[in-house]
This record gives sequence, structure tokens and C-alpha cells, in this order.
Amino acid sequence: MKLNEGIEWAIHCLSVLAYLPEGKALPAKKLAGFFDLPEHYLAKHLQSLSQAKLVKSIKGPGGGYRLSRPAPDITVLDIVQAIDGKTPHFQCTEIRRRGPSGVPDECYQKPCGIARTMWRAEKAWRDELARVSLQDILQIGAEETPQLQIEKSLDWFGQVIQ
Amino acid sequence: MKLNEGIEWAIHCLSVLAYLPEGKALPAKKLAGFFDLPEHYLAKHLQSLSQAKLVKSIKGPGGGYRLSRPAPDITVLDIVQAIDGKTPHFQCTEIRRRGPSGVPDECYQKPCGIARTMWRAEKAWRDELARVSLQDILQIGAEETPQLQIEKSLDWFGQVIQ
DNA sequence: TTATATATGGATATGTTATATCCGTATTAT
DNA sequence: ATAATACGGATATAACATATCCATATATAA
Ligand code: SF4
Ligand code: SF4
Repeated sequence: MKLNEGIEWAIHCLSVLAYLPEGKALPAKKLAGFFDLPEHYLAKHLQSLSQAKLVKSIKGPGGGYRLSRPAPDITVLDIVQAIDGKTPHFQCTEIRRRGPSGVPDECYQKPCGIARTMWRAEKAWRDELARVSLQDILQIGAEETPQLQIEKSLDWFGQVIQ
Repeated sequence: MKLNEGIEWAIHCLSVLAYLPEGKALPAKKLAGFFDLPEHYLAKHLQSLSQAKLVKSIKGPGGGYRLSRPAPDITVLDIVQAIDGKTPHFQCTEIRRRGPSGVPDECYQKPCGIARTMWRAEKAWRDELARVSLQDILQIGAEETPQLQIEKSLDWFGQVIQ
């Protein structure tokens, strides 16, 4: 099992958008350029973020994307679920009902202990992701990003925002 | 993202093996029959369980599989990792190093806050799975499995074990 | 008004992983 | 010896992730 690669992209992109000056927006093309990502595919993910209301999209020249709410109000879980959906990772195929020991469907009133165990673990995963906000990510980044990269990023910002 | 379907199969199969009388073994073919699963593919998963030392395999007539240690000493995490591997679900592709703001590799000393967040959540998931043993699963099953299914399973056991 | 820049959604192509089968070999009980 | 079983490698198929392309809608600015 592998998590959608777009999650990494999305968190990075939102981190960049968080530094946008008031009233500005960044188009998909420029975000793709910043991380050297495939433009059209990234655009798909940005559309997911837009549908999930994490970013606001603005069409037309000068348009693009910007955060739809402040970084402290966006959790990593929000981002992950925007990209990867909310379908549980463990999907029971009800094999207990099959084979020689199966009994009619109405005998199975609720999900079994196996499914509940798997789902409880997923909840622990989600809870942990919900505990971290985009603001937290930015904070860590501010402390740990190499100085040179910060400068280069600022340069880039200056060039793409007019 | 979807978890390997074999996880569900494996937990069920180990649950059945837990009820084997001392000294007996169940071959892949019969396990597949019990759950109406594709025999050869299930065999692959059983081989994974064997490599992970969760079951002991016995070749030849009368052979098959049985638990390699008592049910309380097998966790759901053991089973999940035997089937799905131990590779982290979140795999960083280091996009921070790419594009116009990237700096030389030696500037990045440790995984960033994003990766650490994702991995911490995975650890919470694993911890939760490690908290549940196969014995716990059996216990829940004993309480919740429909009576009719228990009887049919016992019938089946009687027929396949000589 | 026109041209341009952007997002959106659908269609499609490609690559990768999961699912499933098959076969030859090794091992062991009878 | 024969039959039953596990094992590993090879292969086929299906599902999904990744990536591209295009037609359309919308907004900006000249
Ligand atoms: S016993 Fe649980 S995991 Fe197994 S088929 Fe039923 S609901 Fe699914
Ligand atoms: S910043 Fe973190 S998630 Fe992003 S590429 Fe680097 S290590 Fe990976």
C-alpha cells in the first residue's frame, strides 16, 4: 500500500500559498514550476483541494489559487482527505459469509471485530493527522529549512508576483 | 489508497488455524475452500505468513499450516505487516529539493516536518494494531459469531480433519 | 469588443501495483 | 513408488495511479 503522491505535493503547495501576499493568487502553472511537477496532473490535485474548500480558485488573468482559510484552520488530515478521499483503507469483503460456514446475510448484524480493529487503527491515524495544522508545518519549516532555500524561495516569489 | 485484501484473508485464516487440534495442520486448499477464496493466490499469502514466522508449514500428505505460536502472541500488526510489508505508506519524493528553490542535497539533514507528521500518524496506526492480538479477535468472534455459523464451522472441521 | 490567462471537467493514454493462475521442484507421509 | 503438500518463479489479467490533452467557461485587461 502506498499513499497518493499528490499528498506530498498538496502539503507543499499549500505551504507556498500560505506565504502569498493578501489579495494575490498563484496559478497551477507557477506552482508546478516551483516544485518541478507535471503541470496538468498537479492541476487535478489543486482542483481536489478546491472542491474540498481548502483553497479558493480565481479564474482569468491574475487568477490562480489561494488559501480559503488561515493556515491554523487547515489540518494535515483535511489535506490528506481532500487528495485521497475519505474511503476507509480497510475494506471488508465479507468473506465470513462465503464458503461452507456462511449463513444468511441477516445473521450478520454489525461489522466484526476484525473490521472494527482495522477501523479503530485508521481512526488513530486520522486523529494524529488532525492534530497537526498547516500552521504547524509552516512553523517547523521556518525553523528547519536551509537559509539558502528560504532566500531562493523569496527571490522566486518576487519574480512571479507582480 | 486501499489496503491489501489479503489482510482480511490472513486474519480469517489464522483464526481458523487457532482452532486446530494439537498436532494437526490445514493445507492451503482446504483453507481456500472454507472461505471460497482463490486457492493459488491464498497460497501466496500463506507463504508470506510462513516467511514472517506466524505459521509453520508442513510439507507432504497430512501437512499444511498451523500457528507457529499461541494466539495471544500474534498481533494484528504482525499479520498486517506479514502481508503488506513494512514499507511506510507515505513515501517522500523529496520535491523540496527540486525546482528553482532547491539547494544541494547536503543541506537537508533530516526528514522534514511533513514526512515526520505522516510517519507519526502511521506509528499511531501500527500501535493500535499491535494492541490487538489474534486471541482478542477470537474472543470477539466467540461472542459475536452467529450460533448457526459456529455449528457449520464445527461440522466442516470434523469433515476435513481426520 | 477582443485577446489572453486561467480553472474545470471529461476523455484518454501510460505506467505500476494488486490480483490471480500456472508450472516445475522439493519434501514428506504412506 | 506414489500422492499430497509447500515453495518459488514466471506469467497473465485487472485495477488503480499517474500523466496528458482538449473543449469549455470565466474573468481580466487592452
Ligand atoms: S469477519 Fe469482519 S473482516 Fe471478515 S468478512 Fe466479516 S466483517 Fe469482514
Ligand atoms: S519537505 Fe518533507 S515531504 Fe517534502 S519533499 Fe522534503 S522530506 Fe519530502
